[in-house]
Amino acid sequence: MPQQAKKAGAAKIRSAAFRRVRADHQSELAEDYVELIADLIDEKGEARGSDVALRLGVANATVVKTLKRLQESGLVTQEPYRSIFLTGDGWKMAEDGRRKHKIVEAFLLALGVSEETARIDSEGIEHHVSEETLRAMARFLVRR
Amino acid sequence: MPQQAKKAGAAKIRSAAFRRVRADHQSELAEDYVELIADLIDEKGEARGSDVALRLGVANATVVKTLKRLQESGLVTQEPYRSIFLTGDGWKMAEDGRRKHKIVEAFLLALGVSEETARIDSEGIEHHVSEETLRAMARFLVRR
DNA sequence: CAAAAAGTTTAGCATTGGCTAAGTCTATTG
DNA sequence: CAATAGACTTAGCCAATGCTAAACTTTTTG
Repeated sequence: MPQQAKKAGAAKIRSAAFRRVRADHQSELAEDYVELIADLIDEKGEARGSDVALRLGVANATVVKTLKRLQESGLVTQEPYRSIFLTGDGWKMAEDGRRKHKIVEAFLLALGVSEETARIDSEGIEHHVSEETLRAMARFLVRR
Repeated sequence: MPQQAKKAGAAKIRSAAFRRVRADHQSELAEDYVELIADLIDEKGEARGSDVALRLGVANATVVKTLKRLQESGLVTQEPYRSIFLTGDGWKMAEDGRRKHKIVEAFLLALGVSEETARIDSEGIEHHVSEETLRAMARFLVRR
């Protein structure tokens, strides 16, 4: 194997991790939105655009634009000036996000960090943990 | 306290986590770049744009554009057609990234995940762990 | 039930981060 | 030392995600 090819091969393997992180970022926003919408529906019976904007800390117009994309991706349905609904796929994604979120947050608490830090860090981490790591965290929760 | 204000206050607290995640994303790319550049300098004596592109898995042109921004932010210095250098701030950021990366990766390994998963997940997680969580991870590594 | 308030959408702009294609510079090598 | 190969840059495109200001609906209320 020529030196050149070996070098390229090793770099390709490394770049996979970065590619994965970039891909995660794309789904991250969608997951945050559907998870939040699911929470709002469960808490208050409906999800309004302005509640989403308030909780995410972005402008209303940003929510409108993003929801349009999520609608095209088949995650939510919405009619002008009405509240937001999740599709089957949307619920599936929301449930999955909640599941991950719960495990990560409980794990961080078990590790001994404060409630506030667990809440904040789990929000960032949940989109970057593989199923394998989630299993390891769940195992730790049971056995500790 | 009126109901309205209480609601807004609670939402504001929650939105802080999302704001933080968005802010992290901004610095994330910069951290990845400087960390990689530092690694290249240490490994091969210099960091070339094409090596950065290869390892990150992006096009050369993307690297050029990003480096221009990093130069404006005072993290790297570069002259056309020459290799890339880190400023003092750049080195500081790189060292900090490496430190976090090492802790997170070692922690995941200690938790029992595979080497490959530890490598991939730590790449995504390192930008979202607070100092408090890092301390908890370091404690776990010592005491386990 | 008309006017005002609150909520939602549209329009238009900026930045980031990705790409390809084409051009330019540097280094190697015949 | 000229030609070529490789590295780098420029130009120009696109999509995503944010914003403000203005317009439009819906809801509330006097």
